[in-house]
Amino acid sequence: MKMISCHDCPLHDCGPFIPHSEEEKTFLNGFKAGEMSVEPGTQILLEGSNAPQIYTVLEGMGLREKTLEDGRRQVINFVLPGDLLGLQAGIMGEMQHTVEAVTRMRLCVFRRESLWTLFRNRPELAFDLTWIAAAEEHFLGETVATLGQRGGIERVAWALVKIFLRLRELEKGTKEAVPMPYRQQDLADALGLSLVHTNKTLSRLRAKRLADWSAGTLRVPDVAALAEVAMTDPEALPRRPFL
Amino acid sequence: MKMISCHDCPLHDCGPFIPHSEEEKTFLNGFKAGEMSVEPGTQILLEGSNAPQIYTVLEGMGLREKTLEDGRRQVINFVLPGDLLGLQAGIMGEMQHTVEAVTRMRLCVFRRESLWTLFRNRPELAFDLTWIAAAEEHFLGETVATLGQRGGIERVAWALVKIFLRLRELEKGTKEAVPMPYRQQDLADALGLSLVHTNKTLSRLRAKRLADWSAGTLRVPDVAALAEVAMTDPEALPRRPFL
DNA sequence: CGGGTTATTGACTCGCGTCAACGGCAGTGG
DNA sequence: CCACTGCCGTTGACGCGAGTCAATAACCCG
Repeated sequence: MKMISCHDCPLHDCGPFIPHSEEEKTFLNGFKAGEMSVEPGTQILLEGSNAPQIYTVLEGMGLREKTLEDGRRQVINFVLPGDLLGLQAGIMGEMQHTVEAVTRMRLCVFRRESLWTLFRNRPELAFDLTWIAAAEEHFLGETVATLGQRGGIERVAWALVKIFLRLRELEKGTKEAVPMPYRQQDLADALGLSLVHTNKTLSRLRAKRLADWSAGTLRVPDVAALAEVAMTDPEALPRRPFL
Repeated sequence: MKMISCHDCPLHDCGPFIPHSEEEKTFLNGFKAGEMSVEPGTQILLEGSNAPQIYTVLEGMGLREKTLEDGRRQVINFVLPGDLLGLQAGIMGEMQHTVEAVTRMRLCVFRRESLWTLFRNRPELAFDLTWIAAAEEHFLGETVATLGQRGGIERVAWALVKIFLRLRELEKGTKEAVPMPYRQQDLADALGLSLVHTNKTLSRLRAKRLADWSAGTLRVPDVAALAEVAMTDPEALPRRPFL
């Protein structure tokens, strides 16, 4: 497994991401400390730890999660290619959640101290970094509203819309089926619902032909219809910076 | 009401905030576009709007909130002195939530374009800005875990611990009573509980002598005991940058 | 073939939402 | 000075959505 250059980064020609200039690519390449591949189930970052690296996901999927003292688990977000991991530790000094691989993943590794160089020499990239943090904040705000205000079907529909749109744009397509290798338990823990109830709710959506998630594939024939159940607008995701 | 200089900013000698250097103060002062006072009930920033300003809270309290299509309201966070408002719009171009004043508030106003100057000329301040965004992300992550995993009493206890600690440090004291001018409905909407249930839960905590919130005052005789009910550590808030 | 993980389904329970009524308190106007 | 009104907190009765328990498939892997 040889390390690819940032000039050939697979994320560049990939759907939603704003490409870097040649100059930026060169800078980032000097920034890159290496690459890492992990097996399913690996903990990439640990809650409470002070990781010396930050990562960008090149391939594969994972989860951000927090665990309460008594073992209950909350899934904070689904991790997909293009996501930045470890920014909190990089900025604040300590991770506040764990990141775990669900499929095999390939990660781009940066050293944490390089952040300072970035802030000092590349204001546009520093701005992008803040953009990413603000976007995450936005998403978590929506999540809070969902867990606080929406009922069971609405929650499941909301989550499926969100992740379907993210997955679809990564596939550069407008297909109605995308790979979705998570377990129902993961979705349940993301939505604050029990596994059983999540399962039954998924059945209901399937019966209504609004969404069919089975055998690792998520099929949504009509996003708008599903979004309506979720009481949300299926807002197109803005193009976004990365790395 | 004359405008005070950043050199005399009331937040500087105030508990949790990391003071700026003289140089930074001078820079920030050139940054400052003015001051604003608002009455209770005023909407300072509107969801979906593209506000040309960002603000730092000097005095008073407010709420961040999101409203679903059918009118349900989710309180995202309680806004206290030192909080930065409008960063999302400043970075991403559009507010994702509304900010409303609950008491009379005094705000420090910055122009949004100045952000670029800041990123270009003041990397430490840019870093602070990202720090603030990351901290907000951290808090929202905890909130998600609370709404997703904790039951009624736990939620209320958690929220009271959080806000009590924030309020107390602003009072520079270790007193057991702090002002808390919100309504029970606000707390209910923050926790995704009904008003009635929130009220009854508050009664239970009062009966157990763990927390007494009445007449606009929150009294917590033993933070650790309350935190235990909340299933959380009463982590001391880190000192933090502002502006 | 056996053991482990995940999905599915039914029966029962309970936390929390909803409805509704009442009391305290402040503001307002006659 | 006192009705009148509106907002907020408080309390009880009742019902539903979602959690819990439990049993059965379906599937994968060694």
